[in-house]
Amino acid sequence: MLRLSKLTDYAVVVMVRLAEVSPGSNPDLQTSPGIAAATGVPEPTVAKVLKTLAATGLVTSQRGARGGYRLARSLHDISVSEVIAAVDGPIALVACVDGSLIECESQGLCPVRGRWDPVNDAIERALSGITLADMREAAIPPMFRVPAAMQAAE
Amino acid sequence: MLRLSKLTDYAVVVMVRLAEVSPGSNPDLQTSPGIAAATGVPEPTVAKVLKTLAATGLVTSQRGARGGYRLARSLHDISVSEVIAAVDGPIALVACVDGSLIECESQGLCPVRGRWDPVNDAIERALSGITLADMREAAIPPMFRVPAAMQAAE
DNA sequence: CCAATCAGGACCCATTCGGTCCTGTTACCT
DNA sequence: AGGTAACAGGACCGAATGGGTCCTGATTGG
Repeated sequence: MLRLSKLTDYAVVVMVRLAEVSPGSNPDLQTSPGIAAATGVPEPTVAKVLKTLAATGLVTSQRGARGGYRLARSLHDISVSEVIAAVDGPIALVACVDGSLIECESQGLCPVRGRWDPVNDAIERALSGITLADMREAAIPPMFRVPAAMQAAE
Repeated sequence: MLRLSKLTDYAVVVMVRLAEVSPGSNPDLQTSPGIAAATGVPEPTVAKVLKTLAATGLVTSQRGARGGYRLARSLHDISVSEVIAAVDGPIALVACVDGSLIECESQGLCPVRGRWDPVNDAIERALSGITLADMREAAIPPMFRVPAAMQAAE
């Protein structure tokens, strides 16, 4: 596998959307229902993702009426590894990593003890080098970019 | 998350063990029960992992009595990405990768369409550069290296 | 004061994974 | 030649995890 969760995928979608401030709106705030309509992702799921992202500081929130979310930083300054860590927890490929020494039942004879560390580091390094801005640029022929209004009608 | 399965972990353990031919044994073949005893991994699980590895060609098998498994290549020539791909399937972080064009329900408006490709590539590259030999060297203070005989008694 | 919006849970269902077992098939050895 | 030891390749089940929904507060603007 090595597949990450759909939530992370959604997080990227939502954050890229957050970067596209809808023209004509006074503040750069966007609400959960609005983003849901624009991206096609179910509203409760969007709300869940945004709450998680807000908790980790990748987006900032404004409560109350006329509230909403905005990006804490530019897309260029947010790496994929940060998003993954925020949504899916720390990047650790196996349960038995250096941090969690506790409870490795076969203590004395576990032959992988810490061996995955270089792998984790390599992945962390690779992911840190890719920003959300890179992902926005990548692929997606313009023909697929549907205006928000049309998406909302879907 | 981004955590890979325990099976992959076991696969590494088993393959590293395969590289350590037990001294005094005529051939370099090792049986499932033997490896299970040496590593502490349950025997059925070892057998399952070895069958998978044999199916993908990372290890070769000798059937019949006095049969067993041996590494197809040296640890230095087997990358982590190969092991992961063998046990957990192809490395793809999201369902929506370039290969599987089929069934992306929100066809026209999916805004991530193919965006994860650079991320996948980066991870693939990072993992290809790490061999099982690297993982064997990494970490594991000698004090944790328990002789096979003692492990079998566990 | 009311309405809109975020905050932070609890909760349920589907899927997947880890793990075991069973039935062949092959090859060695007596 | 037959028995035995080992791999091959499934089916199968239980547990854990993740995806997704919903509900009840807290906060702020009108």
